[in-house]
Amino acid sequence: MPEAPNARTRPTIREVAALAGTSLKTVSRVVNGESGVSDELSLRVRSAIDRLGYRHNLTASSLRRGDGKTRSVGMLASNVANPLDAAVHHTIEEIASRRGVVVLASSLDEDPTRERQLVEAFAERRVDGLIMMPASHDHSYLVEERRMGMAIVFVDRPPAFFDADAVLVDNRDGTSRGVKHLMAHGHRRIAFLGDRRSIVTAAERFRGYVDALESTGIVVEPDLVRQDILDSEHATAATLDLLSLDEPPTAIFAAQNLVTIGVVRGLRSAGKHHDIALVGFDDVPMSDLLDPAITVLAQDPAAIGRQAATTLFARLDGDRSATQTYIVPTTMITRGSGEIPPPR
Amino acid sequence: MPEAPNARTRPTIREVAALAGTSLKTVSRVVNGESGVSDELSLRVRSAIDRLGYRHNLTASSLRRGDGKTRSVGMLASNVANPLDAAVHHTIEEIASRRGVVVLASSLDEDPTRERQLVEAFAERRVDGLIMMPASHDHSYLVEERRMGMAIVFVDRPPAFFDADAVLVDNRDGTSRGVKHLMAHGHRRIAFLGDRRSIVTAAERFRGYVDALESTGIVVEPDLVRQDILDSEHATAATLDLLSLDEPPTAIFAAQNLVTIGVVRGLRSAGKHHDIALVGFDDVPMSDLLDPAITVLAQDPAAIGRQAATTLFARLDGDRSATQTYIVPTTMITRGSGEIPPPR
DNA sequence: GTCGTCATTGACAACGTTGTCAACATTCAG
DNA sequence: CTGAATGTTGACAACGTTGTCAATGACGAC
Repeated sequence: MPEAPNARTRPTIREVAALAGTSLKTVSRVVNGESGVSDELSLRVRSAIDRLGYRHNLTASSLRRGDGKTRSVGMLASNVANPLDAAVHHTIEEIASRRGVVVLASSLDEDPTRERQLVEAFAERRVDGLIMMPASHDHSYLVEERRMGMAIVFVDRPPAFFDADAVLVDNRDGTSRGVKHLMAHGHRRIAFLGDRRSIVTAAERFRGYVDALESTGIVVEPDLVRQDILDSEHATAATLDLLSLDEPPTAIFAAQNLVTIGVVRGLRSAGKHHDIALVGFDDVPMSDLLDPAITVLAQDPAAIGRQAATTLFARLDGDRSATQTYIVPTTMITRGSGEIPPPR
Repeated sequence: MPEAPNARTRPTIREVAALAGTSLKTVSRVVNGESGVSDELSLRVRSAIDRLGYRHNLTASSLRRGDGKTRSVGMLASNVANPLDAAVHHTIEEIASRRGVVVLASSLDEDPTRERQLVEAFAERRVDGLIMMPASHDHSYLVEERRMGMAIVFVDRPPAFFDADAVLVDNRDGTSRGVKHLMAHGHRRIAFLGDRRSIVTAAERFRGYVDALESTGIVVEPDLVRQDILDSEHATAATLDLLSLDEPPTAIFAAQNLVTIGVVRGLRSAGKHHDIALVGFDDVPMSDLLDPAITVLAQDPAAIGRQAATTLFARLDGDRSATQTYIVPTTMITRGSGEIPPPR
């Protein structure tokens, strides 16, 4: 019987006070570890607390408290099950818990409406701060929230029409380095497969691709560019399509991890995985065990989470300096697939 | 300047009432969508809410409300960055958000002390329910929490010294099926590599291994059993050690996904990946792209999360029937590594 | 012995909301 | 036209806690 018939309501500070034979205020002082309570009373109160199984009610506490802090922060992830998001979440949650702060985590799944709804849900619960990987493209509505005291840090994607701290990744430069890596191995016909253009990071990565090509005077060939790829299967299809061109690419840049996986499947099924070079953005688990192993631009989720949490808590501690944007660099891990030379 | 000098305190129901020229109670009614407010007043209140940027304060609301519900639940994961946990979290969070409930998520990292601390932190915030993948081995302390009205559902690992709903995986039977699969392909010398024995699921999986061997009259050979493996590197070392035995195993059962990955690395580096069969517990991303692709017993995190969330909310909705244990079956995915025959 | 200082303690109001209940206005049956 | 029934509205207390401030007692200085 999950909820016993003898279900009780939780004891309050008042009952503790009655049992200890003291006043509400004294119990409150003990519970909050304030000084100025005699050892004897403090002991009596503590034993009353144990006897009753009293739990401090933070809901009531934060309502009454001057600062109005709830000791909770919200995280709006793109998808909490995405490995990058989950790793960032883990780091944030660890840093928060060291400060006695809990983390509310939710997924936006690229839905701007959900973003608004969840910000509202978090605001109604009076979270002290918000770490967000936004889905929308206009964040001006957050001005009001922040004026009401909510600290906000953007992660992975920059704020738009809104000035806030941000922890970003060098999407453009990283991609450019990746594409140049392919060019350094002799490639000229390099395809680009990317995520939805509406996602800022995807657009940035495409810019990096263009940068790299233009730096060597190569013209971007529309046939070799496939964007708005939604999933891994779609990427596989696009790869096969690229391979069937009259003049197929000799190398592929895959701008996101699901895309990379799809490309690998495509190259395999065409038996071309040892012939066509591949560099991916985002690390892919187990990719060192594939044949060839995959060269990627790896992100550093722990560093991203740490920077985001540190920045948020600094703001909560009263830091009022100008907002900053932190760029966490990607690292190229060469494993084989990116070092395959072009034919001839 | 992140917190503008014109930082305001949030408007209250009282200010809304003043602007709309009505009473607190009427505003409260409108905010809660209660009936019995004339269209005209309702409209006036709503426009005042918009004008002031009023946000309902759920902290105050749930304090005052009769039911004392906070519309929040806690999830204590083993590690939110673990793919299985993250997928379970995602499902729970989605179901919760459809009910307007937020999810507090934290990682225990196999630390029983953290479990106690986090349960307390959540209790102080008066979460309505708790979904936990426990780290400790005695949950009798939860009796008190539940008596105070907190619904509790265990996931992945069963409660001990405490009667609660649980959503578990068929660790023992799944492992047994996996090992029998290897035996069906002719193997007799099958090694077992497992996680820390102190983790209940790891112990269960070992039992399944013993079950399978005994069902065919094979004696468990201690040399072929390696437990308490902490990480992937450790698993690689254990694999190499097994291969150096006078009579090495012809097949390996890896009882956890990090272990599986370590075993693959070990087999590779010894050049034995096409000679020694391998079946793993837990699916491993990309494992279909390896050569050989890996045969695994895959869990169904979406089903697990769905069952856990459904059960929790049923309890919150008043279901007082006897506690139940749900077993979510694993599925064997044969991909190649598990079908390698023994030599000769 | 008186006074001031300091440490300890408690009475009371307040945080922002909602449950309770009474007051009032309107409608309709008889 | 009366009275009952129905529908709106608001005054007030209360949820469990903490900030404010005053009361008390102990102590030492004069």
